[in-house]
Amino acid sequence: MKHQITIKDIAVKLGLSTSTVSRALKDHPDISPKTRVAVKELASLLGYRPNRIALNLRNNSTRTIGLIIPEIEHYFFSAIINGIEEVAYKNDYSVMVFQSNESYKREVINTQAVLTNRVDGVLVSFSKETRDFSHFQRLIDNEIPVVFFDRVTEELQADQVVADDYQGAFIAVNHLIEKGCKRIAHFAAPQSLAIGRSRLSGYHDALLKHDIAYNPALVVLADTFDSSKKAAHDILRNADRPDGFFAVNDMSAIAIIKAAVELGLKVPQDVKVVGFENSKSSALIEPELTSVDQFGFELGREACLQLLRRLKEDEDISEFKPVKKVIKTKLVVRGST
Amino acid sequence: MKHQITIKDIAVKLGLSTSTVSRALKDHPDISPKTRVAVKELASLLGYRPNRIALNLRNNSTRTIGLIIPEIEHYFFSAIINGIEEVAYKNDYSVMVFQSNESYKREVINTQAVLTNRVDGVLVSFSKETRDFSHFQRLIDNEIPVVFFDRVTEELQADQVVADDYQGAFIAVNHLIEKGCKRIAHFAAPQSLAIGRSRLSGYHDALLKHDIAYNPALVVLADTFDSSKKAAHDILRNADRPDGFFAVNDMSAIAIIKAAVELGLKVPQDVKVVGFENSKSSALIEPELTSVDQFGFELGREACLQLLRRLKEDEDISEFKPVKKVIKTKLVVRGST
DNA sequence: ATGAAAGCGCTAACAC
DNA sequence: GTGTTAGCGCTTTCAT
Repeated sequence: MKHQITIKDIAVKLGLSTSTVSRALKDHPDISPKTRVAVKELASLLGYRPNRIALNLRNNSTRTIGLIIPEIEHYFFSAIINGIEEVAYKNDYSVMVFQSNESYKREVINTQAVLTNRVDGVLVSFSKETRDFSHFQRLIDNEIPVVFFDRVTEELQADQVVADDYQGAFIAVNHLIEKGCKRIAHFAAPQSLAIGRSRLSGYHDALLKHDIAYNPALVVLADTFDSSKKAAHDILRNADRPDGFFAVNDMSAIAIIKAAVELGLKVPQDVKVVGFENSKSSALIEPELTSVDQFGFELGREACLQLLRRLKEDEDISEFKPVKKVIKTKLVVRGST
Repeated sequence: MKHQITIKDIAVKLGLSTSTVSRALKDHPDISPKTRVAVKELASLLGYRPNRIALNLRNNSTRTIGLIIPEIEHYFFSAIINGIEEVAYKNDYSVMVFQSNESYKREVINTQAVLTNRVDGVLVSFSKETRDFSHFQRLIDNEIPVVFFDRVTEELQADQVVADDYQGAFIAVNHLIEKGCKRIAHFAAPQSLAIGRSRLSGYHDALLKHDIAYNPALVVLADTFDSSKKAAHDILRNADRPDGFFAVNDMSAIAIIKAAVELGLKVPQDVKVVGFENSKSSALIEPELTSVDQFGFELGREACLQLLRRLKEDEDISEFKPVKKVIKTKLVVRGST
């Protein structure tokens, strides 16, 4: 990098001290209008930009937020990043992105990286593999504010921002029942994830409400396209095949539709399908997918706002009360039901 | 943030000077084994982590890469980020992400932000609006290495990493012709973008090769889902409707398929469609979309590798020779052709 | 083999 | 109204 103009350069050229220049630049009342103007003019003439690194060192703050996320290449997460970046941008924060790639090991390294980079706070959605949360506890021990979103845990004293997974699942399954489904399958996420548990629970309770017996055989662990396609093929070949599916995410739901079509079944006539996410893809397929919108952008926004709130606080950990923000979901009805 | 252990803490506890501790920590040969061990043990006991900010200030380097990108919420770009982050991670760099949201104004602010954050280098794909490149020139003037990817310009002396858009377009249109299409439309990106021009050019030359006259009426500016859906409806209602479409991206291609189906046309029997991107969505729709894979992950990798190469160089601008790396594309044939 | 001191760029308490 | 000085955490000459 080229020599960057410093406050000293300006001071020397104007025969002033660096402190005067510093003060002039930030409109300190003591400074005479003359010098203030002179300093500012020369500064803009030379293209002076304050050295953020020096400020970082002095203020022990980087105005940077660390983001630890499973994978960017997933519509839901990229929507979240979008929301985060939007809020960060408006508040003059920058965002450093670290992917865990759904790997626990990599995630641990990510937490070290955010520490090394001295970010002011961290936003986290952890990997599917993660069972142990001590690496996040380490951040908290260092008094770095951490806000979890989407993939959260009660094991840590930390803020959470989540979609209303239970409610979303409930309205999705309720919708299937109202559309006439009697035998509804659920393709679920791992039960180690709270979203997996909440969505299963919503599914369960919606059945209950309509006096439909909960049948464990209709609940399958399948949250990726490939695993869901395979599982759907298997389950749809049975004589007593389901007439409705509630999938834990859109990729899984789309796989179910594909499998049904391949088996000569008609959607929604023979089989109805509801997804969760309301991704871009849901409006592209045929029939279009009914899906629960979990407002990723909004979720990202809220998570970031909560983090910024923490950063503003005088942090007295002793009386730290975790906040849990729940974003309502909404069913978007399309052709698949 | 809690008080972070510093080199001074260790020095005091051990009755040493900070310089000795510093040297011990980095295995300086002068240091006696005894002190080296003592220092290292205490360091790990206290959980010492070097303060990156202090190092940044001293070394005038942040081991951080700035990424300026139109929008994260787009499969192609998120694949690129993935590739970038992968390379950065392996080389112990962090990535700061700045979205332009396809806005020129925001992009200018983004360039200021990367300057302020003193990133070591910048990766850029500029917005559709961008006509003036002086904000990037400012980065270059500051001797900050800049590598452009996907959306590039010849107006600046800077490295470029692009997909082989011309070749991709050529093989796509060639494929349509070989499949029997006589009247092929092209849904194009703005001609202000090099990708818009190159893909049009590939389309043009493929027609030429097969002695098909180039017909400007068949070239439409439409690179989003909505605009393409509308344009496809219009053009497909004509008596002399096209029997083949080459779309500048997958969203546009999928919109064409949707429009065709809505008009009662069969894909691929009546109309064949090829997209460009090979996004996840292309394999989800029915019929599945034939598309040109532009290897976003690879492109991100290469762009980041090129930037790291520049960062390692002794930068003598006087003899700077821009490098242009072209990533070959590949046609992925599916049901839509 | 270790320490003292200077410096990276900036700010702020303390002079005058 | 402006200058001096110290300090943020670390490294690196230059002493000893």
